[in-house]
Amino acid sequence: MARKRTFDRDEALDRALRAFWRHGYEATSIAELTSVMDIRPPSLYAAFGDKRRLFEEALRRYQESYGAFTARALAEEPTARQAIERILYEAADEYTDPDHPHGCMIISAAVNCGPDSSEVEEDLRLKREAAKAALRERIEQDVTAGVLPPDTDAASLAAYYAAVIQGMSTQARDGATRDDLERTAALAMRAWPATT
Amino acid sequence: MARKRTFDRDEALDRALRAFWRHGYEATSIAELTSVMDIRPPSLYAAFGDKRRLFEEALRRYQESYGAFTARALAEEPTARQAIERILYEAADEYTDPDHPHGCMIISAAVNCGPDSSEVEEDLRLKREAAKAALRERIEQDVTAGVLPPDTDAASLAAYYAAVIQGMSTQARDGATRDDLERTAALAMRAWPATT
DNA sequence: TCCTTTCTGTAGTGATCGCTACAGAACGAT
DNA sequence: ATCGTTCTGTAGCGATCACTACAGAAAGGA
Repeated sequence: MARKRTFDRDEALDRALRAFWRHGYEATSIAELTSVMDIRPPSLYAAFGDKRRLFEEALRRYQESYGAFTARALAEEPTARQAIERILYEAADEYTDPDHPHGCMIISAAVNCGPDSSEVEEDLRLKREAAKAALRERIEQDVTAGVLPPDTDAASLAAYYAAVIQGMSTQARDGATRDDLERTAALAMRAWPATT
Repeated sequence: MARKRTFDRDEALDRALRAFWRHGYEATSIAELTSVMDIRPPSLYAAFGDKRRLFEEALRRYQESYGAFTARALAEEPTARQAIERILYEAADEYTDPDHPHGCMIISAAVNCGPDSSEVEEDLRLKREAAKAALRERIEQDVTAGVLPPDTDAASLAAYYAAVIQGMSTQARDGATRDDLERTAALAMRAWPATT
């Protein structure tokens, strides 16, 4: 019927993802995106809508790939403690992987926003809150099941580990190594409530 | 000799500081700055040089006022443990103070940067590294003095508390309350090495 | 009062922002 | 081969970016 697309849409999306991951939503210009995606602006707009929708799609892709390890650990590990410990150690590995930008995209892609991208800022904030809520719910499961003491403050414990993970992301962007973050993970696990 | 300045330079600097603190270096435009400072661009440039120098001066002011509590705690408290515990609790208070933007300016003002402000990004990164080094040195002091066991890993402990503080800053910007952060601070202190 | 000096507001500079009109190129269908 | 459709590259849209030329206003010294 008509002319076919001459670039790989998945490949282009992954390159846009990494640009947003590295520099954030607002600081990544269309010129930078078209450069790393190796396409011209009309192709970008035809394939992805606009900058905002490209970011949303990149973010969805991020959560389904690089950022999926947290949901996986929460679903697969038998206890909240093992799940969170695994999340911390996988974060140490993932956040410092030399094959892609450091840190977590959801934590760092929309920190410095002008009035035009406050919706993106809010969107990521809600995702961070959802991640924290997932930690809390997993902990509450174990409290209900008797794995953790009934007086366990699940919300505070979840907020604490969320903060540690966010701090690890910042440190990774500042140049911390995997070993550095693993030592932070080990120390963070010392706060886990005793179950004797 | 000549006409006098008609605005309060200190007041204008404080308003610029808060704008940079809230939105970050790059996302805060000259238009936004002149608006909150209630001056016109030529007055801004005459009084502060350019955007970059205004930011640097605002940052210096931040470190000497809102951000001075960490250095104060390290200098005044008798032990590293008491200093860090005080830092965590003062951060919980300071980062959620309704009288100014939430979180820490040094942690969050230059996260999303384009190529033109990579020097600002690096400048803040060095300040974060310096803060972490100050924690490590205070811990090492106590190791040398015998307050902490000789096998204490000062660098790891410092990195861990730096990460917690950075996480608390992110949580504060996401809407966490002072009580929320105090509970995180309490949990974080459970990682402190035993001294029995 | 007049002069000099510095500040102030208006009104722009060129560069870049996100985005798109337009025309030619490349495909499948006929 | 010709047509219709969709993609592609060039080139440029209005808006905003950081920044400034310029002229009038306001101060102190004569």
